[in-house]
Amino acid sequence: MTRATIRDVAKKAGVGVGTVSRVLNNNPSVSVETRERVLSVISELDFTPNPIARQLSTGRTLTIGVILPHLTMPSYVERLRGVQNALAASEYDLVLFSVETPEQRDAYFDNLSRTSRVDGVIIISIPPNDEQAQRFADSLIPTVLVDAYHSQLNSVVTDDFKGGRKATRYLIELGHKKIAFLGDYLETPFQPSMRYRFNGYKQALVDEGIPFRSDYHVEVENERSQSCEMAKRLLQLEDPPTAIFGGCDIQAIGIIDGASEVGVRIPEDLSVIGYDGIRDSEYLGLTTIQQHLFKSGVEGVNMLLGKLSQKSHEPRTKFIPFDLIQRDTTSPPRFEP
Amino acid sequence: MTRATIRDVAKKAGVGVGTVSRVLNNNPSVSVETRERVLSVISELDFTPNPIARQLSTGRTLTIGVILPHLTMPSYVERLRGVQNALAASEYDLVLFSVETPEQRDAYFDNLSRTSRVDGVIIISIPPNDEQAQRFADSLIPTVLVDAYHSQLNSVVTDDFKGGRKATRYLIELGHKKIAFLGDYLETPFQPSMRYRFNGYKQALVDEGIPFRSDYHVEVENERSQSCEMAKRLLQLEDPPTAIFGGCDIQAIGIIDGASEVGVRIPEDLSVIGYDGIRDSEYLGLTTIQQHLFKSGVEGVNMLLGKLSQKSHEPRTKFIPFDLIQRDTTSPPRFEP
DNA sequence: GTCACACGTGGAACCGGTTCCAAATTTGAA
DNA sequence: TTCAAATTTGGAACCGGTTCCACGTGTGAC
Repeated sequence: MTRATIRDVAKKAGVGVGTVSRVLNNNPSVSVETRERVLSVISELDFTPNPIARQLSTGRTLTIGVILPHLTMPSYVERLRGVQNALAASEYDLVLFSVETPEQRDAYFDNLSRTSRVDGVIIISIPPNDEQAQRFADSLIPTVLVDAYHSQLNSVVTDDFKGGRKATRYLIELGHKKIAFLGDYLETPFQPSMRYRFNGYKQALVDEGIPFRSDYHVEVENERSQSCEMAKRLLQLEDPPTAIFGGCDIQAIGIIDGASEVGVRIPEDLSVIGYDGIRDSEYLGLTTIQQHLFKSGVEGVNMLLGKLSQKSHEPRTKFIPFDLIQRDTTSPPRFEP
Repeated sequence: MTRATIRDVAKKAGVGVGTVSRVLNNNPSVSVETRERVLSVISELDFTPNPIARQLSTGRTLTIGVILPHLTMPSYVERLRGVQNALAASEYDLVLFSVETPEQRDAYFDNLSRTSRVDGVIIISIPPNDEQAQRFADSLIPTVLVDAYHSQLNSVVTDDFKGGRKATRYLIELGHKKIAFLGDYLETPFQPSMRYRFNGYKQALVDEGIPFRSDYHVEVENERSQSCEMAKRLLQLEDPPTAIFGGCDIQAIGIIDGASEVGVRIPEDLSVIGYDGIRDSEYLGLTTIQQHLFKSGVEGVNMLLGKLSQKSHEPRTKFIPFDLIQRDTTSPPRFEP
């Protein structure tokens, strides 16, 4: 049994297709009796309008494409949750594109900026290059970057440099001087935000006249067990740090693991601060820079929906403030003779 | 500047629209020279076919809808990752529907089974009721349940009853007799799998002639801190259990937290076993029932793609085997006088 | 009585592809 | 040379909605 179309409804109700369409779209210029007759035929035939046909004639897909890095990291998932949540309240569907490799990223960017399969795009934590950004800007498809920045495009960001500086300053203010940084590899085709955090860290040291020590800088995968291993190595240096800044919460949690494995007490012997404010950080009592991941997703959607409705084309940037959340993993260093 | 259409291409290349369409679809019955002429015009005009128009005329949306509970739990995310991964390798896009409330669930079910906005549906961890299942079965839209079961529909499941029994038996074999179960609330409009695990737990007790004690059964939210609190309460009973079966890994992790807070050593004083096999379980050395979450998503997609290509309509059920992974949180109980 | 205007309605044209039929051309066998 | 079959091609019809123009009818002002 094939599905009823608007013409079937029109014929059965003895009206024109235009009238049926008007009823479907709540167009007020239909008399009450006609509307009721049409509605009763609609329910009689169990008619549902075909969204594809509607999309073709209106030119809108009612779909937002979301591009983000693989779903393995809680911070991406948390941002996605925000996007999903905000989108669910709108009339738009969410099409998910998860990026595993640079090639895949380029393919998705290319595809979404050329074809009209989506009405708008949200890109989470993947900065486009100049050419890609330009193509999105030139296309008629509004685009918002979340946790990424490009001058040609709209974006929702936090200031990772300031965040990194603030975390480090906080440790310095507690009295620490031997502060290590354990974060992602700084050279990456994806997100440069770790670099900004690291730069903020270095700046804070410079501001306070503390020399940067390269043996206090460790690069690892964004992953708990590796962070644990490398943290242990840091703690076994001849002159170990009294505080470690974990580039993200996952890494900070790895540091805590490592400390406990080598018998270093937190916060008595070692202060640890993280970055992100994922769920587990709250639970574990981790001091961290809370960057409101969920909210960033919501704000990204809001910005996009704004662009979609009013078609203003100047790129905007929205900063989401971060907060330093003091919890149980930081304290002044022990006095050392 | 408006986008080029197939007619623009046809006119400029001096051919008919049918020919252009044939070139686009690699139809072999186009002469080499014509094909080349058309291709050069296509790249000259930077023409990209409109997917919506194609969808309307072919009747395929090249889109798979994925319905799943809110993205807060790692096990759902892990299954979604599997689905995403398998779908990325296909020609289908993934449209995400995240369910927060029973009303939303019903709305999505209704919507996706009536309209032809997707070619297929994957439902993760949300069992449809009979009416809903019937509607999916009657609709022409192939549907696969992952981690849920209904006789009318295809599904990819693990046997949670057996899993619960196996976990409990394992504890019994280690010598435990006082085994508690800490899991989700058993009455829920969503997934009943926790109930099956619990039933498996009870069955294993019965099999071994160990009476079920209701004070050893605790219901909590699927969440770490609450599990921690309730675990502490269990451990402070007059006659505390020597082993606790956590209904899911998150809960098991909460139990570990609780034990450490009240100074109960694991595994010396208390054995803990989880369920799911999420990433963190490996990292934390948690003994658990590994149910291959990622793989379940992949298998769900494979089953769906199979249905889409060959249109066989009998519902199938695929069992994903589970494995008991022995790690560091279980051991025989201490001898008690 | 005439005109202007609002209201409700029908239906052709359109969105941009695919598909299929018919026709033109080429090929090859008799 | 003739005719049938194969190859290539053009383009109308179609997918199922929306939109807009035109038309009939009714209302009220003058």
